[in-house]
Amino acid sequence: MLAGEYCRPMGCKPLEKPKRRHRKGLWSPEEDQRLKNYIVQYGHSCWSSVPVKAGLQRNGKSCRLRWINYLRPGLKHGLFTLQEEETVLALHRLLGNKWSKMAQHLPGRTDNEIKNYWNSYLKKKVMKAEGLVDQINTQNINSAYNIPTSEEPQTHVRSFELSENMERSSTDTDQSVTHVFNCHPPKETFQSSFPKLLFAEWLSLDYGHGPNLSSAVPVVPRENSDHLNLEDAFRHGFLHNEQFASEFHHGLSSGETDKFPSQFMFESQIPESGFFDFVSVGEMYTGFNMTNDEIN
DNA sequence: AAGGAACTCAACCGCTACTGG
DNA sequence: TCCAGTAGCGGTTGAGTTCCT
Repeated sequence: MLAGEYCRPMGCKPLEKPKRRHRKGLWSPEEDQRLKNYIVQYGHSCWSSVPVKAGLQRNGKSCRLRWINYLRPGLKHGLFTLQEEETVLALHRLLGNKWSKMAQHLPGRTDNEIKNYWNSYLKKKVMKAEGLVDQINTQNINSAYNIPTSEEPQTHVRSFELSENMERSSTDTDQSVTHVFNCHPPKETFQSSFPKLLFAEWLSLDYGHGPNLSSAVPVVPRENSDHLNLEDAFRHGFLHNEQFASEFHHGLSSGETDKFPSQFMFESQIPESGFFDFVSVGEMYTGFNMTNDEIN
């Protein structure tokens, strides 16, 4: 569907007039807030009607993208941790350019973010590593990913070894990925450098829907790997919030996860998939607590 | 300090898969 | 079965930023 086209969505009343002019380009804080407010309050059963109802001069597709990539609760903005980087490399080796599949295994990261990260950084790193392989002409090296560069510590090797295990252990790609990353201990996660302060981050500073880690927790350079990282910081805070923790676990054990709109959950965070990320779920939970109250 | 190159990343575009009538 | 419409995916673009000379 192209911008400005008129459509009658499934089960939706036609709300957009034909040839309506849609705004393009970067989103303003006001637009973000309008979209955020609308979806938090009413959800997005039909994206094409969202911009009209929310009073936005955007098309539904643009709204959807903005929500998914930027405004959705539980997103981690900022630089990838070392563990995430390892995960992306391993997944890319396994899945290729299946960014959305990869995103399912990296809670809080969007396909777009992973794609950008790959294209702008990891691809070059891998190519560089492959060049190194050619250079040293080592037969024992099965994968170029296994070559640590001078600036990266040896810990990078781990997941690539894991990824090889994946290939051996299962023919079902998704299953093996899930299995492997369930086993992957989320301990040694390091931030690579200070994150930029992004649009929605300073926006969230203003509105403060739940714990916004990106803005609240200082992130340290990779060199200072002994510092608390973002996830650890959250876990620390999360696990020490007894009321929240008990509510959260009660919610899970009593099957109340369906109280959260499905659009607020990542597939990989649904308990039956076996992969849970406390940061994302926690953020979503607290973020949505507020919205449930508003709706009810 | 300047300006050009390189890089980053949000957003757009085009396509496919899917759904309901 | 076909058609219209939506959701979602992956590739690409381009404005803004950073780096380098």
